[in-house]
Amino acid sequence: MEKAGRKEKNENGENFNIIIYNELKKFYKEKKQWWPWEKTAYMPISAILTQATNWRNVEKAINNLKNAGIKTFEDVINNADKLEELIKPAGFYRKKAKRIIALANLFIKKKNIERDDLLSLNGFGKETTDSILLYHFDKPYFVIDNYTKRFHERLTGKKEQCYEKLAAFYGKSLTVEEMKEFHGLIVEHCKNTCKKDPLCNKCPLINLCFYYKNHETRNQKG
DNA sequence: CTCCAGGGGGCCA
DNA sequence: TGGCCCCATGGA
Repeated sequence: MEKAGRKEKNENGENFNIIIYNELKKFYKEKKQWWPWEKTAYMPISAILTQATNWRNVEKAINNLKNAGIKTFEDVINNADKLEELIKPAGFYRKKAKRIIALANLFIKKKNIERDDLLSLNGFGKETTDSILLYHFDKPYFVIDNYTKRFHERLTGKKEQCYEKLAAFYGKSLTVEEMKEFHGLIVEHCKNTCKKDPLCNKCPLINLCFYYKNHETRNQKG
Protein backbone atom coordinates (compact mmCIF):
# COMPACT_ATOMS: atom_id res chain seq x y z
CA MET A 1 0.00 0.00 0.00
CA GLU A 2 1.32 3.37 -0.98
CA LYS A 3 0.60 6.34 1.18
CA ALA A 4 -0.73 9.36 -0.64
CA GLY A 5 2.00 11.37 -2.27
CA ARG A 6 4.74 8.93 -1.48
CA LYS A 7 6.88 7.89 -4.40
CA GLU A 8 7.62 4.21 -3.98
CA LYS A 9 8.30 3.44 -7.62
CA ASN A 10 8.84 5.27 -10.85
CA GLU A 11 7.03 4.62 -14.13
CA ASN A 12 9.29 1.64 -14.83
CA GLY A 13 8.29 0.07 -11.56
CA GLU A 14 11.67 0.54 -9.93
CA ASN A 15 11.79 1.07 -6.22
CA PHE A 16 12.47 4.65 -5.23
CA ASN A 17 15.30 3.63 -2.92
CA ILE A 18 17.03 1.83 -5.78
CA ILE A 19 16.71 4.87 -8.01
CA ILE A 20 18.42 6.98 -5.35
CA TYR A 21 21.02 4.29 -4.76
CA ASN A 22 21.92 4.12 -8.46
CA GLU A 23 22.12 7.89 -8.81
CA LEU A 24 24.48 8.17 -5.88
CA LYS A 25 26.54 5.26 -7.17
CA LYS A 26 26.94 6.95 -10.53
CA PHE A 27 27.89 10.25 -8.93
CA TYR A 28 30.35 8.95 -6.36
CA LYS A 29 32.17 6.63 -8.72
CA GLU A 30 35.24 6.24 -6.62
CA LYS A 31 34.92 3.12 -4.55
CA LYS A 32 35.73 3.59 -0.91
CA GLN A 33 35.86 1.40 2.11
CA TRP A 34 32.69 2.73 3.69
CA TRP A 35 33.27 1.19 7.06
CA PRO A 36 36.93 0.31 7.49
CA TRP A 37 38.15 -2.64 9.50
CA GLU A 38 35.23 -4.87 8.58
CA LYS A 39 35.43 -8.28 10.24
CA THR A 40 37.96 -7.12 12.82
CA ALA A 41 37.34 -5.97 16.37
CA TYR A 42 38.00 -2.41 15.25
CA MET A 43 34.71 -2.30 13.38
CA PRO A 44 32.37 -2.84 16.37
CA ILE A 45 34.68 -0.69 18.49
CA SER A 46 34.51 2.14 16.01
CA ALA A 47 30.73 1.85 15.95
CA ILE A 48 30.86 3.02 19.56
CA LEU A 49 33.62 5.54 19.02
CA THR A 50 31.80 7.31 16.22
CA GLN A 51 28.72 8.10 18.29
CA ALA A 52 28.18 11.85 17.80
CA THR A 53 31.84 12.14 16.88
CA ASN A 54 33.81 13.26 13.87
CA TRP A 55 35.34 10.34 12.00
CA ARG A 56 38.84 11.82 12.14
CA ASN A 57 38.78 11.61 15.91
CA VAL A 58 37.66 8.01 15.66
CA GLU A 59 40.64 7.20 13.46
CA LYS A 60 42.99 8.74 15.98
CA ALA A 61 41.55 6.60 18.75
CA ILE A 62 41.78 3.45 16.62
CA ASN A 63 45.40 4.26 15.78
CA ASN A 64 46.14 4.57 19.48
CA LEU A 65 44.68 1.10 20.00
CA LYS A 66 46.77 -0.28 17.16
CA ASN A 67 49.94 1.31 18.50
CA ALA A 68 49.19 -0.15 21.91
CA GLY A 69 48.97 -3.59 20.34
CA ILE A 70 45.26 -3.94 21.01
CA LYS A 71 43.58 -5.78 18.16
CA THR A 72 41.23 -8.35 19.66
CA PHE A 73 38.49 -8.21 22.27
CA GLU A 74 40.72 -10.22 24.58
CA ASP A 75 43.32 -7.49 24.21
CA VAL A 76 40.66 -4.95 25.14
CA ILE A 77 39.87 -6.79 28.37
CA ASN A 78 43.52 -7.28 29.22
CA ASN A 79 44.20 -3.57 28.74
CA ALA A 80 40.96 -2.29 30.19
CA ASP A 81 42.80 0.12 32.49
CA LYS A 82 44.47 1.88 29.56
CA LEU A 83 41.37 2.12 27.41
CA GLU A 84 40.09 5.53 28.49
CA GLU A 85 43.41 7.19 27.78
CA LEU A 86 43.80 5.53 24.39
CA ILE A 87 40.37 6.46 23.07
CA LYS A 88 40.40 9.99 24.46
CA PRO A 89 40.58 11.68 21.03
CA ALA A 90 37.14 10.28 20.19
CA GLY A 91 35.47 12.15 23.03
CA PHE A 92 32.97 10.93 25.63
CA TYR A 93 35.81 8.62 26.51
CA ARG A 94 34.67 7.50 29.95
CA LYS A 95 31.31 6.35 28.67
CA LYS A 96 32.73 4.87 25.50
CA ALA A 97 35.39 2.91 27.37
CA LYS A 98 32.68 1.24 29.45
CA ARG A 99 30.67 0.47 26.35
CA ILE A 100 33.66 -1.05 24.57
CA ILE A 101 34.46 -3.24 27.56
CA ALA A 102 30.87 -4.45 27.73
CA LEU A 103 31.03 -5.16 24.02
CA ALA A 104 34.26 -7.10 24.40
CA ASN A 105 32.79 -9.19 27.20
CA LEU A 106 29.78 -10.02 25.07
CA PHE A 107 31.90 -11.04 22.09
CA ILE A 108 34.09 -13.22 24.27
CA LYS A 109 31.19 -14.80 26.11
CA LYS A 110 28.71 -15.43 23.33
CA LYS A 111 29.15 -17.08 19.97
CA ASN A 112 25.99 -16.19 18.14
CA ILE A 113 25.36 -12.60 18.99
CA GLU A 114 21.86 -11.42 18.20
CA ARG A 115 20.29 -8.00 17.89
CA ASP A 116 18.76 -8.08 21.36
CA ASP A 117 22.10 -8.99 22.93
CA LEU A 118 23.57 -5.76 21.63
CA LEU A 119 20.48 -3.63 22.24
CA SER A 120 20.40 -4.71 25.88
CA LEU A 121 23.85 -3.23 26.51
CA ASN A 122 23.97 0.30 27.82
CA GLY A 123 24.99 2.66 25.05
CA PHE A 124 23.88 0.43 22.19
CA GLY A 125 20.89 1.88 20.38
CA LYS A 126 19.50 0.81 17.05
CA GLU A 127 22.03 2.57 14.88
CA THR A 128 25.10 1.31 16.70
CA THR A 129 23.64 -2.18 16.91
CA ASP A 130 22.59 -2.38 13.29
CA SER A 131 25.90 -1.07 12.02
CA ILE A 132 27.59 -3.94 13.82
CA LEU A 133 25.06 -6.45 12.51
CA LEU A 134 25.42 -5.19 8.95
CA TYR A 135 29.13 -4.49 8.63
CA HIS A 136 30.53 -7.09 10.98
CA PHE A 137 28.03 -9.96 10.82
CA ASP A 138 26.67 -9.39 7.30
CA LYS A 139 23.07 -9.32 8.50
CA PRO A 140 20.48 -7.40 6.50
CA TYR A 141 19.79 -4.40 8.72
CA PHE A 142 19.85 -1.04 6.99
CA VAL A 143 21.57 1.50 9.23
CA ILE A 144 19.63 4.70 9.89
CA ASP A 145 21.72 7.52 11.27
CA ASN A 146 21.15 11.25 11.62
CA TYR A 147 22.56 11.79 8.17
CA THR A 148 19.93 9.48 6.71
CA LYS A 149 17.15 11.20 8.64
CA ARG A 150 18.22 14.62 7.38
CA PHE A 151 18.65 13.25 3.87
CA HIS A 152 15.20 11.69 3.93
CA GLU A 153 13.52 14.82 5.19
CA ARG A 154 15.11 16.92 2.47
CA LEU A 155 14.43 14.40 -0.25
CA THR A 156 10.78 13.74 0.56
CA GLY A 157 9.78 16.82 2.50
CA LYS A 158 8.55 14.61 5.31
CA LYS A 159 10.08 14.11 8.71
CA GLU A 160 9.95 10.40 9.44
CA GLN A 161 10.85 9.61 13.01
CA CYS A 162 10.24 5.88 12.90
CA TYR A 163 13.54 4.02 12.58
CA GLU A 164 11.94 0.82 11.31
CA LYS A 165 10.01 2.58 8.56
CA LEU A 166 13.13 4.32 7.34
CA ALA A 167 15.15 1.12 7.45
CA ALA A 168 12.45 -0.73 5.50
CA PHE A 169 12.22 2.08 2.96
CA TYR A 170 15.94 2.39 2.23
CA GLY A 171 16.77 -1.29 2.54
CA LYS A 172 13.92 -2.54 0.38
CA SER A 173 14.91 -5.28 -2.09
CA LEU A 174 18.63 -4.81 -1.42
CA THR A 175 21.24 -7.44 -0.67
CA VAL A 176 23.51 -7.09 2.35
CA GLU A 177 26.38 -5.81 0.23
CA GLU A 178 24.10 -3.28 -1.44
CA MET A 179 22.87 -2.09 1.95
CA LYS A 180 26.45 -1.54 3.03
CA GLU A 181 27.27 0.47 -0.04
CA PHE A 182 24.03 2.48 -0.05
CA HIS A 183 24.42 3.49 3.57
CA GLY A 184 28.00 4.48 2.84
CA LEU A 185 26.89 6.52 -0.14
CA ILE A 186 24.31 8.38 1.91
CA VAL A 187 26.97 9.19 4.49
CA GLU A 188 29.34 10.32 1.76
CA HIS A 189 26.63 12.39 0.15
CA CYS A 190 25.66 14.05 3.43
CA LYS A 191 29.26 14.87 4.29
CA ASN A 192 30.05 16.35 0.89
CA THR A 193 26.83 17.75 -0.49
CA CYS A 194 23.65 17.34 1.53
CA LYS A 195 25.29 19.03 4.49
CA LYS A 196 23.59 20.90 7.25
CA ASP A 197 23.86 23.83 4.88
CA PRO A 198 23.23 21.94 1.63
CA LEU A 199 25.18 22.44 -1.58
CA CYS A 200 22.30 21.77 -3.96
CA ASN A 201 24.12 23.18 -6.96
CA LYS A 202 26.38 20.12 -6.96
CA CYS A 203 23.77 17.53 -6.02
CA PRO A 204 22.92 14.68 -8.42
CA LEU A 205 19.45 14.27 -6.92
CA ILE A 206 17.91 17.69 -7.51
CA ASN A 207 15.33 16.34 -9.93
CA LEU A 208 14.05 14.01 -7.23
CA CYS A 209 14.38 16.31 -4.26
CA PHE A 210 11.51 18.02 -2.47
CA TYR A 211 13.81 20.44 -0.71
CA TYR A 212 15.40 21.63 -3.94
CA LYS A 213 12.05 22.17 -5.63
CA ASN A 214 10.94 24.31 -2.73
CA HIS A 215 14.13 26.31 -2.31
CA GLU A 216 14.96 27.20 -5.89
CA THR A 217 15.61 30.87 -5.30
CA ARG A 218 18.05 29.98 -2.59
CA ASN A 219 19.87 27.51 -4.76
CA GLN A 220 20.11 29.64 -7.85
CA LYS A 221 22.46 31.88 -5.96
CA GLY A 222 24.85 28.98 -5.94
C1' DC B 1 35.12 32.76 19.86
C1' DT B 2 31.28 29.43 18.23
C1' DC B 3 29.57 25.35 16.20
C1' DC B 4 29.29 20.58 15.48
C1' DA B 5 30.52 15.70 14.41
C1' DG B 6 28.07 8.56 11.07
C1' DG B 7 24.21 8.42 19.48
C1' DG B 8 22.27 7.16 23.52
C1' DG B 9 20.45 7.49 28.19
C1' DG B 10 18.11 9.89 31.88
C1' DC B 11 14.65 12.87 33.27
C1' DC B 12 10.48 15.40 33.00
C1' DA B 13 6.00 16.92 31.33
C1' DT C 1 6.18 10.40 22.54
C1' DG C 2 8.87 14.74 22.69
C1' DG C 3 12.15 17.99 24.31
C1' DC C 4 16.23 18.96 26.78
C1' DC C 5 20.67 18.09 28.94
C1' DC C 6 24.84 15.48 29.52
C1' DC C 7 28.83 13.11 27.91
C1' DA C 8 34.30 15.43 25.67
C1' DT C 9 37.71 15.97 22.06
C1' DG C 10 39.36 18.35 18.02
C1' DG C 11 38.77 20.65 13.55
C1' DA C 12 36.75 24.46 10.82
